[in-house]
This record gives sequence, C-alpha cells and structure tokens, in this order.
Amino acid sequence: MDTRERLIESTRELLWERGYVGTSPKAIQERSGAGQGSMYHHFHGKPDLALAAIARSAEETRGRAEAELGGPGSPAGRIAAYLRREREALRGCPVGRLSQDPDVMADPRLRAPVEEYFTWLTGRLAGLLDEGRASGELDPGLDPAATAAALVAVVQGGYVLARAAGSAEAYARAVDGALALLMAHARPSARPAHPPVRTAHPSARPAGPSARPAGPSARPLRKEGR
Amino acid sequence: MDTRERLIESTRELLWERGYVGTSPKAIQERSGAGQGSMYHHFHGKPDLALAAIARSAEETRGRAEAELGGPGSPAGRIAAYLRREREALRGCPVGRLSQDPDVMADPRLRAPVEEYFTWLTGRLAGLLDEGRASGELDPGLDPAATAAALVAVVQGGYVLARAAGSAEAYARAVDGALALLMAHARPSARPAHPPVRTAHPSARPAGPSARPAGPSARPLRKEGR
DNA sequence: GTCTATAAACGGATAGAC
DNA sequence: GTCTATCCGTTTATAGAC
Repeated sequence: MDTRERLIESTRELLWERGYVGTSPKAIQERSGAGQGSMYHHFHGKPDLALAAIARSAEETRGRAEAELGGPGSPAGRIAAYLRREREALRGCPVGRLSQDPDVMADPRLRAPVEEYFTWLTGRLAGLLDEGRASGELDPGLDPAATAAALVAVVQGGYVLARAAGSAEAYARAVDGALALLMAHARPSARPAHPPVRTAHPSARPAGPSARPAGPSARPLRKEGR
Repeated sequence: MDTRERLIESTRELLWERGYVGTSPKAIQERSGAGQGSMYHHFHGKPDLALAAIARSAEETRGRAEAELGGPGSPAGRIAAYLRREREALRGCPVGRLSQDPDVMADPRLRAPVEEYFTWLTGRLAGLLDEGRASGELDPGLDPAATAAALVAVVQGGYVLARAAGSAEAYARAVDGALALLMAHARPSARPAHPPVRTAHPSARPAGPSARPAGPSARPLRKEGR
C-alpha cells in the first residue's frame, strides 16, 4: 500500500473513531507513518483528505449493504439478513457518524457522500419492501418509503443504544424488535423457519381485525429469549 | 441568571451543536460572556463543566419525555405522542449526540448520565408496552423490551436521517413508519381515528416510486384479509 | 468573583532543501 | 515524493493582581 493509500485508510479509521473535528493532521500522519510533507503533497489539506476518506467509506459501506440486500432470498429475508448482519455495533456506522459532525455537514462536498448513502440505502430498502408487497410476501398496506426509513433509523439508532449501553447487545435488541414488528406483516410461509413462529397472521385469521388470539406463545421472530 | 448558570447553559448549547471535542473553553467563555478566570473559578476545567452540562441535559430531556409518556391517554397513544412530539430534528438529540463522542464515553463520569438516560427511556417505553399488552390494547405477542429498544432507536436514527438529508421530514418519515408497524399490533379501537401516521408538515413528502395504492387513506394499517 | 498575563502543547498549514 | 524548519492561532490551563 503506497503512502497516499495509507493516508486515506488512516483518515477513514480516525474519522470513524473520532469524527472530523477530533481528527488532526498530526494524528493522521502518525497513524499512516507519513510525514507532514507527504500528506500535503498528496492532498491539499485536511478537508481534501477527508473527502477522499468519506467518499470511500460511503462507497464501501454501500457495497457491504448491497451484498446482503442484493443477495439470495426473498425481499423480507434479505432485509432481515442485512439488519442482523454481524456489525461492530460499538464502533458505530462510519457514515452515519459523520452526520453528527457540524463541520462535515456544513461543507457541501464532504456532506454529499453522506446524504447520498442514506438516500440510496433508504431507497434500496423501499424497493425491496415494494417488491415483497408485489409478490405477496408482505402486507400491501405497508408504506415502503416510511417503513424503509424506520428500518434505516433502527440501524443508526441501534448504534447509539449500543454505545450508550457499552454493549453490542443493545443493537441486536433494537433490530430484533424492529424485525419482529416487520415480520408480523409477512406471510407465515415467508418467515424464517428457525424461531418458534406460530404467530397468527391476519391472513391466517378467519375474520375480524380485532381478533387477536391471546396465545402467549404467539411471539414473532426472536433471536434470543429475554 | 448568574455567571455559573450561564456557563452551564452555554456549555449545554455548545455540546449539543459541536460535541465535546468541538467545544473549547474559549467558545464557552465567549458565549456565556464569562471570562477565563470566572470559568476556572466555578469549575475545575472542561470535564467538570461538561459534567454539569451533560447531567442537566439528560435530566431535562428525560423530563420532556416523561411529559408525554406520563401524560393522558392509552399506553400506545402516549408512545405515539412521544415519538411524534415536535422536535428540532435537525439539531439532533442533546443526549444521544454524546454517545458518538469518544472522549465522553471514555470518561465514566461523563458517560453515566448518557447511559442512564437511555436505560430509563427504554425501560419506560417497555413498561408502557407491557401495560398496553396487559390491558388488551396491544398484541400480547409483542416483546416489550425489544420493541422499546426499536422505538428508541428509531428516534435516535431519525435524527441521523434528518441531518443527513438536511430535512426534518426524514425524521417524521422514520417515526411514521415505525408507528405504522407498531399500531398494526394495536386493537383497531385503540388506533387513532384520523388517517394513519402522517405528519402535517407544510411540504408533502415526495411520492416515492412506491406511493401507496389509491385506497382510502383511512383504511386500517393492517390489511385484514388477503 | 473576576480580570489580565503567561505558557507549553497542539492545529493546520507553507516553504524550501534533498 | 519525502523531510525538516518555520509560522501563527488555538487549546487548556495556571498565577497572581484587583
């Protein structure tokens, strides 16, 4: 890996860990092993280097999301796989983190990759939800755009909860809760097989929207008991 | 308001806007109108002043939440009121923001109020959900702890989406999506009479590729038969 | 209680030698 | 391309006068 590359990668790490304000050129140089001169030879300054790092992080994060969202399985299954994917919850989201940084959001060039990432991700999930609706896997009453926004928010908020609690479990709990809510809108046949899924679905019920069978075992989709 | 008080309030604002790393004693002094000497007379240094500010922000934020959560109405109704409460979505959460700050989370004293706030809030919501289950308002199949975590995450993630999009509407959309999922687990009689969850903001959200079918907007969130 | 003076380290960068 | 030297402002205080 050449110097330029090491500078970008080190900046990506530092932006992830400490944000833009918390990341100094000196720290970047130390982590990358590059000198003052090298850094300013390859980049015009901190914002320029940060732009390269942010753009790459956004692209990589998008690629990792697409690996799950574009993978095999039904739309709802792929969404669940994405949400549950192994994440370093305590480290937070390398892209979402930047949204909290006023200096990043104040600079249109630095901000663009962040905005685009979330626009893409929300749209991608909305498309999958719509696909699931069309195929009959999901309740046609679902609003794809709003549901997608809620799911993306759960992921981002899950990171907040995990960091606040000092435990990655808080992330898993939030995602589990959201998936349980979502999967209640899926056809029983489309739900994952492993958990003891016997929840009565509206379509499985004879009639009457209020007929909530009070079965205590009717818990949708849980990863671990609690 | 005396000098000590102005120092705390100015620090609260700055922590909210710029985070801990982004907040310098100098900026605090300028905003509060206090001099160097005053600040170090009333507080031992930046961490000490930050602690006072963080503790107060956590307490105040909790109080504002309790105002909705402990208000009138059914459990689900109070939760909906809390989630939809007018928020300055673009400013983010004064408490949640701190969870992204490594220097805050690294200091147990600064971190404690943040952790406690989220523990309390999640527990409070879980209690309400449980109450709703017991009263028959909510589906007994709901997992209160996981659902509560998901809802808190939606709020926190909603702030991220709003900031990323540069629009408070993104927050509203995420909350709407989450409430729609939740309310599908409520007895119809317990659901809001007026149309689903849609905030009355001046600018209507752009109808995505997946605008809802032209059915009556007042129809139940969850389809009854299929 | 509040003010000014002083200071060592850091932040963010430029200039020029090699 | 990389290194060292230099620069000016900021950060985060401490000391002591008023």
